[in-house]
Parts: sequence; C-alpha cells; structure tokens
Amino acid sequence: MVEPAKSSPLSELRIALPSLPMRLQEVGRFVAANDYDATTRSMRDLAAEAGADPAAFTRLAKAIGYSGWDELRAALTEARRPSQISPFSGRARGRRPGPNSDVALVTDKLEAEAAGLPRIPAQPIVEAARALHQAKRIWIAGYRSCRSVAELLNYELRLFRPEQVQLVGTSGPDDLDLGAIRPGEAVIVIGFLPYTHASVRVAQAAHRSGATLIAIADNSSAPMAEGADHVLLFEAASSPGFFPSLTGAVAIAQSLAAVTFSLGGAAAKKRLENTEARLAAASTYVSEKG
Amino acid sequence: MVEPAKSSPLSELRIALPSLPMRLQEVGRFVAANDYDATTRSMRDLAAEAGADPAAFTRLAKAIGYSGWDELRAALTEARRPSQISPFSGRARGRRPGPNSDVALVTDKLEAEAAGLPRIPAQPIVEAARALHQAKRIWIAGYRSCRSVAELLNYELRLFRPEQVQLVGTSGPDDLDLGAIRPGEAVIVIGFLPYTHASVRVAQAAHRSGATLIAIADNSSAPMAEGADHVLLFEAASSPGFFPSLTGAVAIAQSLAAVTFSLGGAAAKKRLENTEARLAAASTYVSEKG
DNA sequence: AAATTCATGCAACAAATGTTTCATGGTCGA
DNA sequence: TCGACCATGAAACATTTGTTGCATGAATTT
Repeated sequence: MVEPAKSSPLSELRIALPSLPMRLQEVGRFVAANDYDATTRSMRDLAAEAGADPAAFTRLAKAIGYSGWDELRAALTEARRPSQISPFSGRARGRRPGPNSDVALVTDKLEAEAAGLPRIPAQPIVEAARALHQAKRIWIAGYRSCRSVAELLNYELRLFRPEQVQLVGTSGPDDLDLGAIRPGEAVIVIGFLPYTHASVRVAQAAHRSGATLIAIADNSSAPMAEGADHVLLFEAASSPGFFPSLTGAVAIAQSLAAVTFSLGGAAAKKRLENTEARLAAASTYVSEKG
Repeated sequence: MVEPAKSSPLSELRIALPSLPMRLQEVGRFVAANDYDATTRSMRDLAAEAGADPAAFTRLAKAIGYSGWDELRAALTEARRPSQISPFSGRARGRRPGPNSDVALVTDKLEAEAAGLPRIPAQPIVEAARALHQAKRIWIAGYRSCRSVAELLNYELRLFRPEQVQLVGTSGPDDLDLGAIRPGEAVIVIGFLPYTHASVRVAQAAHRSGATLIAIADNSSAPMAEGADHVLLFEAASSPGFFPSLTGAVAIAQSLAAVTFSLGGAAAKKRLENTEARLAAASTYVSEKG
C-alpha cells in the first residue's frame, strides 16, 4: 500500500515558490531555510530578521492555501514534531504465521534498534560521566529486566574503580543501602515503563540524601527521572517485539563506562591493568594459543 | 550545597521538581513530558490541556530561576534547536583532547554499534529459537560481562516459561548444574574474547550430555562454539572504546526471546499474561496515572 | 487558638501577536 | 499615455498572550 504522498507544508511551499511575487519569494525562502525558527518565534520577530514586512508572512501563507500564518505555522509545527513512537507499530500489524515471518521479525527488530542508537544524545552521557568521575562512591540500581544493565555497568565500572562502585541490594535488602547514600556520591537508576516501585524509591532516596542522581530511562517524565541531575534517554519501545528493547540502555551504559574510564586517565588505566593481571593469574581466561 | 548541573533547562526543571509545591510539580511534569509542545504552543493552551491555571506556568518558570515563562520557553527552544544537536556534532572535528572529544567518542561508538546490528544474521537466531521452543528445559550461562546478557535472557524467557529456564550457577556451584543437564534440554552459553574457563566447561558439559548447545559469541572459532548446534555471532570489537561491545549480544538475546515467545503461541501468551498479572497484583510497578 | 505564611484560582492588565485596511508606487496592456 | 491591476510597506485593528494583583483557603507556627 502506497501513501498518497501527502506533501509536507515545506514542500508545498517550495513548489509554489517560483510563481510567487518577488517579496513573497524572499520570505518563503527565509521560512524554508529557517523552519525551526518559523515554528518557535513570532511572525514579527521573523520579519525583523528577514528584513521584511510582517504582513508578507500572512500573505505568503494565504498564497499557498492556508487561512493565515497561524495555520501555516501549525502545519510546520506538526511536521516537525518528533516522531511519536507507537508501541503497536510492529506487533499489532497482522503478521501471518509462516517460515519467513520470524526472520522478518528479527530483521525488523535489529534494524529498528540500530536506528534508535544514533538518536541517543551524546552530550548528557558525557556530562553524567563527569559526575561519575567526581563521585566518591557510585551506587547502581536496576530491577527486573533492567537488572542486567545495572549489573553490566557495575561490572565495567568495577574494573577500574573496584572499591567505589556498588550495586544496590547486593548486601542485604535495598533499604540498607538507601540509608548509606551520602552527598558527594552518585546514584545511577535504570528503568523504563512499567516503572518499579523499588527504582523510584532508590531515586528518591538519592535525591533526598543530596547525592548526584543519574537516571537511565525511556522517558524524561519517568518517575525516577524526577530530581535527577542527569537523564539519559533511550528508546525502549522503538523496536517490534514483545519486550521493551534494552540495547539502547546497554549502549548508554557502555558509553558511560567508557567515558568515565577515559576521564580517569592514567590512574584508571593502571587499575584496569591490575585487575586484568589478577584475573589472568587466577587463570580465569582461556589462554590464547597460536 | 552542590551546584546543580545546569546543562539544559529541562534538567534544571527536573532537579527542582521535588522541592516544588504540588501544583507546580504537576505543571512541571507536564512541561517535562511535553517539552515540544511547550516550545510551540501558547501558555494558555498548555494550561488548558494540563488542566491547570495559566498562572502556574509563570510561577513555575520563576520558581526555577527564570524571569518568566517567556524566558523558560526561550531556553527550551534553544535547547531543542536541531542545528547544534544533530549534524556533525562531534566526528567531523579534530580529535584533540578536550570537552568535545568525549562527545565524539560517544557518537562514534553509538554509530559503530548501530552499524553492527543489521549485520547480525537473522536465520540462525530463528533456528536457535526453534530449538529453544522444543527444549524441555533451558540452561543459560554467561560470565563476567556476559553475565548481564545471560541474566537478561533468563529474565525474559522466564516470563513465559517460568519452570523451564534456569541460570547456571544460581543454586550452588556451577558444577552442580552441569551434572543435571539432560538430553532434550538446551544450553545457551554466552561469551567472547577473552573466554572464561567456566563458559567453556559449561559448553563441554552440554555437548557431552547430549543437550542442544547454543553459543552466542563474537567468533565462530570460540572454544565454547565447538560442538555447538547453533552459533549466533555478533561483533564485540566493532565499536571504539575500551570494553567489547555487548549491544550485539543483547540484541541477539532479545530477538531470541521474542521469536521463542512467538513460537510459543497462545500458551506462551497466556503464561506471560499470568506473570504480568501477578506482578501487578504485587504492586511491583508504579501505576500509570492519567 | 490566633496569627502567619503560603499555595492557588480568578480576573484584570499591559504588551505582543496576527490580521486587515489603506495609500503608494510600479508594471503591463490597450 | 492612460487606466487597470497588483505588489508592497506602514499603520490601525481586534485578539491573544504572558503577567500581576487580589481574595480565598489550607497548612504551619506562635
């Protein structure tokens, strides 16, 4: 099934552009080139920057079939709206049983997850890593499926900061750890919908105790992101399948560990070497043979 | 007093959220959850949708240090501006040490991992899932950083096959489990270079006992892949960084679980529903509120 | 118990927004 | 050349916007 190619307001604009009066062309080009400002700033503001009359914007909108600038801007705004991920994109679709349908499921899933990774904002990860670098102690909490991510992070960070990293709930009930959180420490909470009470409690405890709170979540409005100093977002529902995807969370966790290690400099490197030497001495690993 | 990370207005908002009056919290949550609308639509419009007083938005802005809603919105708008976020954020520039090099590291890492995912062969995953579907019992083994992947797989499979899935080494020493493996069962071993002795021993025990062996590894010549009925390969070293990447392994694990579930049909679906109902009854999750 | 602070909704306010009108100047066809 | 038409900028318009003062009621302190 092919969509009737409903053109976006921007392409409508560009198509109509050549047949417009000179001044409207200028304004139209300005809008096309600055469509983000067009959706966010006021008409008069744009007019000032474009060196044009405010009325030209109203006339432009009417010239390409809108009732006025407001309507054009609303269309541009909707066109720019970040793609709302529909949870039922892949699963609700009729997927008839067959030998190839499962392969298609896997392929779709992998591709969707691959597409989600580059959309992860890098800057917040770096900032969170700085916070980890400065933290005197690092707590990590994650429950149910997120537990695996928490443990991964715990493992990697411990490779070069063995004494300062701890998984919440390993040495007794969680509550025991919650009371031990102090200012100057950092707490990482991982979770996504549906959110567990436990993860929210850890986040609140972290915030209350004055520690730096880092939330890895699928949504900026997740309850454990409240009060968080750093929120690292990934797309959990972006891939077809039955469980939320964890690849984004894992990628974030690994990037976080990598940058934190990088900030650690020579000291971190040395500790990592020590740890590796110890593991090798215990003959944990199969020796590579030539 | 610790200075808060003033990276983005959204994080400022989240940090201040818990210490705000109730109504302002509601409004703040709404803004955090709908930040795109916050930048594009009018204050009164938002107020109507949030079911709040317009004045609350002005007060919220002032409460977190802005002169008014206009200024907060301007900050949100600038934070969302696409030009500085998406294109050429880090990679095109020189790689000299500095605040940007870390961002480039993360960006490159994410892109490399994203590129690796579609290269994962789907067919072997489906075949392995069929084996899992037929298995009377499923054992899962993974050590060190792979432990997290093993636990993820264990968790997801247990959601719809609670009695038949078990992580190796949870109920005593590994060796105890190794003797319990029987023909008709399936064993999943996850590992990559450097390979642990433990994972190799599990693989060998599985092979010896006549169980179906599924290896998730970075290389087809990995020692635990020897004698394996199914080998699922991913690229662990494909991404820059200091630790091998686990996103590929996680993606494989989740796909494996998804296909196995799909093969399980109505029975699996029913068990999953039962599990979810039990979790909900235990109020594990934070209830969604409208 | 009284006093005080504070949160909150309502309504009025000034400023701004988008639109329209009007006058001007230019272009094209007869 | 004249007249009809249109593009264009400036100003006036009604509407909407964000803000603020005020009254009310709840929570907290004295």
